[in-house]
Amino acid sequence: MRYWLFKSEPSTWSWDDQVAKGDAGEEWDGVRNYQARNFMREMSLGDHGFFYHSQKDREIVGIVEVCAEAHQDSTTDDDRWDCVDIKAVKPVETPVTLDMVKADQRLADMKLVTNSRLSVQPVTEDEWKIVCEMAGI
DNA sequence: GCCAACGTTGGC
DNA sequence: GCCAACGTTGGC
Repeated sequence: MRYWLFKSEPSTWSWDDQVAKGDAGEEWDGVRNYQARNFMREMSLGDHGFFYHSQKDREIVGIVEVCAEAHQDSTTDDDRWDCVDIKAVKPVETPVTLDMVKADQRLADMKLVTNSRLSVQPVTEDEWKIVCEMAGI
């Protein structure tokens, strides 16, 4: 099992939107960045990820699960772009803000901190555990 | 709303 | 293949 982080602007696609899709899940489409796409290609069914709200909120708000491995992004005919499907697993007890992540030295290497523009990123097992603890999970 | 950082595009 | 120009993202 590997761990990831999915970033979204809540005004475009929020945690609530994701939860509304239930177990059917939803394509994580629209990614037009090779690094992010490559990470999605590495994902396996059942991998878990954090759902992060960028922009105004800047906090991790929920846990998601990969429910379909990488396939053609249905929003484009360009076969360079693949995406996975994810479904909401559960919300966090306490949102973990970007400030909280930055304040914890153990999380200093998270892509969220070092490469803020990357919209799909890998999370190490250690980082996963630490953030889950902070989130009250 | 601004701007820095980054990725992509296209001319040479 | 290099690099300048441009567009986009996201933190502040």
